[in-house]
Amino acid sequence: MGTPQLAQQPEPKYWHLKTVLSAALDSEFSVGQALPNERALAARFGVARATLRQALDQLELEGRLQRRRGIGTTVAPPRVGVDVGPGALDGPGGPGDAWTTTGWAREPAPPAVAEALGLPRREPVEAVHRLLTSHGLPVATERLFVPAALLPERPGAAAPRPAASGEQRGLDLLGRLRAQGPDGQDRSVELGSAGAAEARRLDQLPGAPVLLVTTRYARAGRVLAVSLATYRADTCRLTFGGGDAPRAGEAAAVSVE
Amino acid sequence: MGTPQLAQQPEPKYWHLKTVLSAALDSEFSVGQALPNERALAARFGVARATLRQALDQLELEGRLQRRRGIGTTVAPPRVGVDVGPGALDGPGGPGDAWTTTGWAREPAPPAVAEALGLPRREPVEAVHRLLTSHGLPVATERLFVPAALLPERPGAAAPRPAASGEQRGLDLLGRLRAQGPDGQDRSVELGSAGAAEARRLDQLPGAPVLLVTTRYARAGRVLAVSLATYRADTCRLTFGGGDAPRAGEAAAVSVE
DNA sequence: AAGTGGTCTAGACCACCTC
DNA sequence: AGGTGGTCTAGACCACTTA
Repeated sequence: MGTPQLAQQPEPKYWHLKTVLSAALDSEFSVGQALPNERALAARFGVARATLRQALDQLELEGRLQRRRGIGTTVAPPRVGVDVGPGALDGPGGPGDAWTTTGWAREPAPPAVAEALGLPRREPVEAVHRLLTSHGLPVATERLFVPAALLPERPGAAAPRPAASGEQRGLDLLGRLRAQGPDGQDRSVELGSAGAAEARRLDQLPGAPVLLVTTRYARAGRVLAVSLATYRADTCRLTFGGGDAPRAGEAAAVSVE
Repeated sequence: MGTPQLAQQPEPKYWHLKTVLSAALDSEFSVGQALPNERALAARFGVARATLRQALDQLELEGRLQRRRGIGTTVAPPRVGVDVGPGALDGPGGPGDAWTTTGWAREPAPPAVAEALGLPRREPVEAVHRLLTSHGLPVATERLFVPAALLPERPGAAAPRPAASGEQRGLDLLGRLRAQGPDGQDRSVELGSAGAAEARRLDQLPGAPVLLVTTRYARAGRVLAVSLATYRADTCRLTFGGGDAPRAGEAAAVSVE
């Protein structure tokens, strides 16, 4: 008799569950539709609730589901493409777009930022806070670290009065940075998790997965500002170079196989 | 008497644990050092193992820890910066770099790829498989969908014989694509989870978080090829535009606060 | 054989939302 | 009040590695 099939190690239950649910989402559910609650689903599949949740966690990570406490689980819409091309300094007063300046603060620079700017670590520095919304929902927050000392005041513009709001101060700094006309940008993207403050601003739970985009604005080899942007990983797809980048299609591409 | 402090809802245990562990990693551990095992840690902090694991899961997601079954948990080195700039077609025979062509196959195009290439969905198409390693470890896999029909054979080069290996066929297709000199690229990045095949090639477990990079190569408005690349999210930081993009520093930037 | 992390269970309670 | 997802427990067994 031939060599018997190598005893295939059993697929984890949650993995199989995920596959089954994924197929069901494609064929039997439409965007926005609610799934049965977790206890019902677990019972239907004959597994513990924790095991079912492991499968749902994966599907949520892939952007296929949306879960809200007290509400339920629904089928998520396709991820929204967000351009992080060369125009990232856009905003009210700038060309383009939907970034909103929400405030201003002097706060200690994170180590990487301090290093890039050539400052002592944890040196207090001006930070402009911005929020990006898409279709009315928040998708990203940004802290733009921009040392005022590096930016001359704009001759034509009135400096904000001491009593000016954070928004006004932020807009002033942003304008001064734009006036410098940065000529170089470095960007990097990595996976992170939302802190308490970011989670609140992005309307999600602390610890939720986010895409961390670090951008360095330079002019003539001198780093003028560093931006730390936090994009919701569940709802966002970052696009570079052109607004019509391809969509990584339904299940097939998001869960790579 | 004044309004009493609003009863602060208790921080989840796993969240507090994560904070404590994170601080300990910074101050008392060095890269590569092993942590106590999960049962010991759970006992030390007086929580159930599942709760401890929730904290470790987060730290692993942020690239601070590395866990290997049967081995233990160690402090992860800083993420490696991987350039995904305009030179992504590099590889043996091309300028630059470390992509290795591992094979070739005719496989059905994922929906998004078929659409971008203007083909019927699930149409079989040539796919070149490549692997990117850094310091000897695999960090990314790629499937480059490149319909042979769109690419003329190179006059000077010998076409691979029918019996040629997958590698040879892949290299031939890659050469023909390079010879076309694509002049446009669209890229997008999103979060995904590794399928069984990718996980095997990347030496991680199925379901591990990955960064999905979709690139469209075009010439004169015509899409010639589409690449689906899968980067390990735990060990990689994607960099764009210049090889010396800033590092999102230690804890502070990866776990945004 | 012994030790590690990965999976799974059957409960419990909590925070949040709607009715 | 009743429903939802989020947290937590105290176990058990499994897969993998090393010795």
